[in-house]
Amino acid sequence: MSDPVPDALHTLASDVRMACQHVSRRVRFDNAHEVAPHQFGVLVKLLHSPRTAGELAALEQVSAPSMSRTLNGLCAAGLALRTADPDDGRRQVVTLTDSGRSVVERTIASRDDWMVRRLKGLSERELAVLREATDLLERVIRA
Amino acid sequence: MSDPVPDALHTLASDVRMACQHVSRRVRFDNAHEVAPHQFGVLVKLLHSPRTAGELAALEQVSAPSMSRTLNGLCAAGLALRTADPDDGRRQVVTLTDSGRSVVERTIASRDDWMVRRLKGLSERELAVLREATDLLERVIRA
DNA sequence: TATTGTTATACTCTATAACTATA
DNA sequence: TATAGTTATAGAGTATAACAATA
Repeated sequence: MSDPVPDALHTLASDVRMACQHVSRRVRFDNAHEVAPHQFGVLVKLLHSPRTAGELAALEQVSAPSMSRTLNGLCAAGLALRTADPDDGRRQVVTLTDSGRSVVERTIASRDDWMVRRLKGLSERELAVLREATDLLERVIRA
Repeated sequence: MSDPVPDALHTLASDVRMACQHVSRRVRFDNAHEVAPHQFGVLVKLLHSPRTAGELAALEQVSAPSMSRTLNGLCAAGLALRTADPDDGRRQVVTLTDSGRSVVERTIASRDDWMVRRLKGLSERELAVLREATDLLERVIRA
């Protein structure tokens, strides 16, 4: 039999989870929607390095045909670019255009500004609490 | 001209936002998917009180026809029930079946358990930090 | 006439299966 | 023969427009 979970821990877990989900939803709903969510996910993956279509499908956990169509849309919109892989003719390397990079950066900036506005009135001590809590959360979800 | 945002505040805002989004995504991806997200959203809205189709469409921010189809699915699956409104023949009141309530409760329990497991190793002081940070977040996103 | 909800139709994202091109 | 990616087709979500029933 497993240890009983103290009520306080269970309540905290539930509250932490819900607070994160509330923040997450507000961030997504209140900010720039220049592209659809599945498209934005791909653009973010391309931010730091080009990827093949297959890598993107795996990263986004969608099928190859689905990624193929998403890339059609992004390329048609001028946000991404497909180029032949010189080493392997079967592969296509996908890169971000300046316009695509701009969409990602604008969206991230919009989301961060949203949060900055919400943290502005807090005291130094409260900000320190959030700083530590943020680090704790990132640590425990990696475990 | 607006005040410049101190670097530390901007960094914290970005980190808080991302931590919440990471937690939120893990909660959604790692746990029970008995019904699709848009269906779960409706079931949750019905948890505490019945709603009309129009209310649900407004709450979920989808069109009336879209909600109509979602309700078709939930009713066909035995998770929700459409009943005539005695006061207004145009309206249909949607309620949760026992099975629908069970789906919601199981999913919530699964998500909370996931978070409990992640908080278990933390010290009393760390838990207190999370407690305060959670309350702070809920407060600022309501502002 | 206004409101609630469904049906008609179309578009997009999802998938699996079949196909092409390359290794 | 195996792999990378696209095309073919189907299923389910979204929407707007048109319709039925009721207020």
